[in-house]
Amino acid sequence: MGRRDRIDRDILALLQTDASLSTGEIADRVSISKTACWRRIQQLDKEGIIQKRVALLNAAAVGLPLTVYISVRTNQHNDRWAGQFLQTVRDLPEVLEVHRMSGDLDYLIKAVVSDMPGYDRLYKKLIKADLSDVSASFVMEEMKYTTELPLDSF
Amino acid sequence: MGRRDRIDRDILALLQTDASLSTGEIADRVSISKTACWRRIQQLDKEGIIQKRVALLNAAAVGLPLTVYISVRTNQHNDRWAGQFLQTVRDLPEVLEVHRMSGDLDYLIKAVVSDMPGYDRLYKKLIKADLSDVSASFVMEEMKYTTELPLDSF
DNA sequence: GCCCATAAGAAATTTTTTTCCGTTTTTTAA
DNA sequence: TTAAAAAACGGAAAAAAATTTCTTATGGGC
Repeated sequence: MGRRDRIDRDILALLQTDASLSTGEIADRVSISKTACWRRIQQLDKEGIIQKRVALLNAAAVGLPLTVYISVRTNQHNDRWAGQFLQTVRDLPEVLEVHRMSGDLDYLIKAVVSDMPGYDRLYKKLIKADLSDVSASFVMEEMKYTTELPLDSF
Repeated sequence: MGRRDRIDRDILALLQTDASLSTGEIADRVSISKTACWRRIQQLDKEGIIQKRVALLNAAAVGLPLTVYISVRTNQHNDRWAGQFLQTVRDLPEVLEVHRMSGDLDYLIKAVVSDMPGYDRLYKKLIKADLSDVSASFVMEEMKYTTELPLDSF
């Protein structure tokens, strides 16, 4: 089934950069036939190695020029509270990522907002979930952003 | 040119969730003709509102199950150092994001690695760039991850 | 009402995706 | 090492989708 050879790696590398490439285009670049290439991509989809194909939008162009990281600490460590918190952040569309962390902070949240009043509205929605310590750091400059994973270990 | 109406917003919302949808499929869902839909998507591409279409891979499945956030502080605040640092992180494929931050830390880096030895290898590469303070927090659990931006302000 | 500009839809064309089928390569086990 | 089985390949053809072109509608200003 899963071969995990150089060709699959090259296909994934290409799709990570540009998911709008046609099968024929990819086939040419990895030097196999269109059909073989199509079958490999199908397989990678089926196995869940390719999770999804998405369009990445320009955040500033859609009115969300401000990115903020929110560190969260809590003293509530029970399941009930955790479930509530999870539900809250999942339902907030401006919250893009939530990670439970090791170390001194409990959760790290990434969110996008239009401006400071926009952050304040988000903040108010968040603190309803009973957080003991919330501190925001704003992104001044996005120096690198990619969704491409390195495929050396693949 | 740029209309920014409900239909464009709906098209973008769909493409953010699934960029493999055919133009016809999208056209049906937003209740316009295939051609009109195609032209709108072209325009959104041309305007750069759609930045790119990418395949998102399963990090664990490609051998990168560990995500780490690295906080960086420096006392070097000159252009020469900054350029060097930028070059370093851009060239490291395991570094997915680098943000210059407000507040007490200077930079926040997101990276993916295979395991702790993998992190250590990255750490060693990073400290070569003369950073005064590097501290890592590891992601225990990814509670939410999406690239979908909310389109209310659009 | 008429003309122009703009946007929509229909149809034609081109490209891509998918299926079919015989062949080649790789793997497994004797 | 070799033969059988399994997996992967490549080319051609069919089906579907994307793209272009052409025509028709729609709305605003005069």
